[in-house]
Amino acid sequence: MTHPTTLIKSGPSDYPSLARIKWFRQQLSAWGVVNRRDYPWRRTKDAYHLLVAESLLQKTDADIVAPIYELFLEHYPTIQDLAAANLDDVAKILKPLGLFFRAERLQQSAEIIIRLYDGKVPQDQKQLLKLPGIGDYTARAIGSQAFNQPLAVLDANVARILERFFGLQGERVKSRCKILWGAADLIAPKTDVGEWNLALLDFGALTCKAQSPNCQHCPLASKCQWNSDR
DNA sequence: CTCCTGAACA
DNA sequence: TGTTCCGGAG
Repeated sequence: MTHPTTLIKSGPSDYPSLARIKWFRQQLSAWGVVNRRDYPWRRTKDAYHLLVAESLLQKTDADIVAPIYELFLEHYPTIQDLAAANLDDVAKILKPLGLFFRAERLQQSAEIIIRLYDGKVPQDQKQLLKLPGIGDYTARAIGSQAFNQPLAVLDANVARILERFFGLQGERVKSRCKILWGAADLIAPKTDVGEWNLALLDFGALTCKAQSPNCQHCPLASKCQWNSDR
């Protein structure tokens, strides 16, 4: 494992200490216990259901996904149902979400999982990543939520939180993603990473929002790089 | 107008 | 690495 200071740096001699990382972790873990949101896909460990949820959630508001997710599973409760479905019908259900191609990729993934993995969503990251429509974020989300694997996720929310708190805005676009993925892995606790991922997601959606962050009621405000710059 | 639990393509 | 997919809420 690379040393933390090579993964996170906001300036020539401005490294976040392990104490700062630990504080960040404790603040957000505590925040998550109280403020974590409730969604239907958070009440299941069914890997197929989570595959559906994480696919629909790509670049889409969770509140808009929720009713569509339940409608989807009413029509296709098992992965066999999805594989056998008519593509136009699947697309019709996903209509309000946009990004229509997800219907075809989701159904193709169902077919592949049935053919290669006996209808069971694979636990191996490399196998997940081969499925159409499943990239770094979704594969890790499924691993951490369905299989309790210690895999941190990086999405728009997590990236924004890390950029603001640790002051990573100045990095180049190219290396920024790599740095942020490394940071996400580094910051995550060793246990209960699934819960940790949800805490960060919700914190980004509810408090550290993109447009109007609620810095007044933010548990990180006292040590936040971004807050102190404003 | 931007943003939302991104991924695949050239 | 930059673009494109694409709907709804604010």
